[in-house]
Amino acid sequence: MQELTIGKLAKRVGVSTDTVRFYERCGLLQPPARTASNYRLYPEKDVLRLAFIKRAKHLGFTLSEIKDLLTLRYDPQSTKRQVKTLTENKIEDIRNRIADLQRILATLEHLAETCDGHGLADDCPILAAMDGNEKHACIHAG
Amino acid sequence: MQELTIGKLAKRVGVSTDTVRFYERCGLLQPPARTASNYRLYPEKDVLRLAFIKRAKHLGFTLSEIKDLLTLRYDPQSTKRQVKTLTENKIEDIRNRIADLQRILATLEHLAETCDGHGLADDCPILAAMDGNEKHACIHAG
DNA sequence: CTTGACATTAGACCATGGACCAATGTTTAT
DNA sequence: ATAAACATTGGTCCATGGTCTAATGTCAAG
Repeated sequence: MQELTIGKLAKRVGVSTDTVRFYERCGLLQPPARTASNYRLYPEKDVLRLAFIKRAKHLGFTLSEIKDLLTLRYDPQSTKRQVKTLTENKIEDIRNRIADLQRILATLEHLAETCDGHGLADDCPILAAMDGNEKHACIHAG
Repeated sequence: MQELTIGKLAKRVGVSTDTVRFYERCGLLQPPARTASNYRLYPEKDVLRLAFIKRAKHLGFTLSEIKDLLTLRYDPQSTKRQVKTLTENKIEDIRNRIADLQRILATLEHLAETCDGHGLADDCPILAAMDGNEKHACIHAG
């Protein structure tokens, strides 16, 4: 089996060596074997593991969630149900974040529309809203 | 003019005293006058300023952006155009964040659909996707 | 006069995901 | 043989928005 130094591994997957070491500290990557000169030596399969981490990150999972996914991935006992549950939780999480952002967006868009953008800001409806003097109650500070 | 200790101010607006001191450190609140015993003494108007900060935060602005908004708010020279520009930038920002999350959401929803949730995870399509073995190319680890 | 609730400071700490540093050692290519 | 490119460690630092602690001082009520 072909083994890789940290730099080769990192390049193969497209992350930095700092990131690889960081993932090791976080427990996402097993501490690998070392050469006589104490260099980390990764087996080929860690390329897959690291790429897995990268893809899971792109799917919005946190490193801590990815740790759980990796456990499921490499435990022959784990079930589709467990993976699906993590995924469904993440879906809910992301839906909530989108909903929050959309509420904020709607308010900002409304405020931007009500502001003509001309003249001094002393009667700016956007600042007025932040002052709590909204014409239409859109912001709830509390 | 009625003056307030930090605790009264914080309670009036609904934040912690730590937060008030933190905002002072960040330059969002002017260092207030002090009593003989070195207690902070806030004028009534700082209730409004602090509430402004809180509302702007609820609108998704970062503290650093709020600092700019406060400058505009209290500078008689500032224009609606300046406020509107900050708002439009924030709108763009939020639209981008929503778009990112929606892409992720669509992929996750698709994966969750393709997984029946029964049996061992060894052929789980969600894990397969994170392995880079997606049936339909949805994840780009790049 | 004491107790409890408030205030002060500086500084450490939390999560998130790493980036960057210095000082040093190793390997590889020329 | 020597320089370039790689590796090691432990550590600090970044942004974000605060929270918490310790050690100490103050103020109001009973």
